[in-house]
Amino acid sequence: MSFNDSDDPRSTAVEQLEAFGLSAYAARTFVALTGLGEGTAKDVSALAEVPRTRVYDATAELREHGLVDVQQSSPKRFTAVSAETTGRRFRREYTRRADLLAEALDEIEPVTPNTEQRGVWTVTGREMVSDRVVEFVDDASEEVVLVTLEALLTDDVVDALGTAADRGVAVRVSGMDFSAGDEEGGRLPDGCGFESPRAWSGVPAGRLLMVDRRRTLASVLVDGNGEHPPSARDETAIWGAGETNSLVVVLKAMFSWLNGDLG
Amino acid sequence: MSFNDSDDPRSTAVEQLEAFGLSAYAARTFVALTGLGEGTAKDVSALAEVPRTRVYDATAELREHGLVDVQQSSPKRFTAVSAETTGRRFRREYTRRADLLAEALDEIEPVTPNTEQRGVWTVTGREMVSDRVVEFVDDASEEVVLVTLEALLTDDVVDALGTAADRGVAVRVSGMDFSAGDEEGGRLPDGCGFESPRAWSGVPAGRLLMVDRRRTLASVLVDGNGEHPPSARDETAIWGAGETNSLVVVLKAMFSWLNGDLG
DNA sequence: CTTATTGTGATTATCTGAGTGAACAGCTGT
DNA sequence: ACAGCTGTTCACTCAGATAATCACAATAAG
Repeated sequence: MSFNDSDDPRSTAVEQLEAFGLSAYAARTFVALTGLGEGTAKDVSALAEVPRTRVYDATAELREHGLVDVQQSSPKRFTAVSAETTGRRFRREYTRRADLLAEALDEIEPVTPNTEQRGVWTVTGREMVSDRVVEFVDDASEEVVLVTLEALLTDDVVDALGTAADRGVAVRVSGMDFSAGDEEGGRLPDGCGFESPRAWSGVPAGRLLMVDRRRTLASVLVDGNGEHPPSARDETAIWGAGETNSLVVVLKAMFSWLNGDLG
Repeated sequence: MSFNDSDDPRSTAVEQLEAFGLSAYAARTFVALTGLGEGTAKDVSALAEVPRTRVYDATAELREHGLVDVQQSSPKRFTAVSAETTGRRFRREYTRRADLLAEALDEIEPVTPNTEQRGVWTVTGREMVSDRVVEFVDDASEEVVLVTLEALLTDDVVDALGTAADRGVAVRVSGMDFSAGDEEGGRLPDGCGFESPRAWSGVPAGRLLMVDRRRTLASVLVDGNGEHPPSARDETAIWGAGETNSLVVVLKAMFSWLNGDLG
């Protein structure tokens, strides 16, 4: 009868609504009302397979979120707001939450004057690695050296490099697999030096990053086998911080050897 | 010892993290790690009041979200990403969710050619009412007439009025309490006719909206007594759609009487 | 080698929410 | 007015998830 398949719009809608904190009944009720446009508890119960007697709770919950309007008649009639309004509501609410969270965490964060660290940290997942790259580049005060595959140079990273360059940081980017070697210069913001691939051909594909010679990151792409999310779990990185950190020392040496002028 | 008060940054952070779908342990673990910068399971357990043996699960959960990095040593050491990165991650994830949701709902939405409706719908909450106003104005094809308190003319509403005017809709806005009567002209986008308050002085304060003479909304501000959220639950609106809808008929008449030229 | 500490897994307790049914109120048609 | 029906609310059970505790294996330090 009704597909519970993955790409069914109703399933995805329910899934996302539940992610936004709604109960299962409320989510199913809402998609049913969206399909009906307007209906009674009975209608909803039939279409959403929600017990009729709980439709009232579900609609009350939805009303609190401003997603459903009620007609005070007998039988009560319910209607769902438009798709655009729903999207706008949740977008607004959750960006506000994210701002609140970042603000609160900022107050908690201790003053960490680039602590010297002994060990090496690990990250997995392409997005997660990109986040670390952005975070470290945002912290840069003097110098950024980045060697990366073209495919990993996402907008986030490019933006971070741009703002770093704007505040006077010496930014140098080099590609591992840029075919022409210079066509990528256009994607980089002003102030970012770009260098054609030199000796990087033999280096395992991924990224290499060095920030202020005190913080380094190295990543490789791996086959996404054996991981549940079919994609995006396909990059593994290690990073370290501090002048004497072993990874920092090694990567500093690598950059020096392969790119003589970095001393 | 530790405040569980409302405006404690740690409490708000935990609260928001849980809203983003993290378990209580994961949320507390994350704020503890943010405060520590770096620490072992023991450290976290002491500070976050999470059983030590559960810190490993909590950090695993956080790692899946890309919020924590792990040092593969014994004892394992954990570190939390920066506040900015955290905010960015969740902002991105949940705006994507909102987009997905809106898209899925859009596919479900039936072709509702401005159905004729008999009843009158109710909405409460200032934001919710604003959402309806925006929704209806976005639907306008010919004419929008809005009478509103100045305080209720939020950016959302102004934007909606602007885009409506841009696509050729005749937009007319009038104020109930604008002191000078014309100083608000600047806030309104081009193409929106603004009229000084005329006979609106006696009308209960709130908003009146008429779209294409087929859909109307009326709201009043009420004291937020007896409602749990101390504010924002302070506006109550009713709306209706359809040429013969009683509320539409009444408000059409009101607009005509009070503003002769709308016949 | 011994001991304290760390990591992993299994186990139990608690709680929220899904699902069900009974009781009450209100409308409708005779 | 009455009876039957529909609509609404409330109270209860059950299941799944999460929190919390414990027992044991692995590791590091002395």
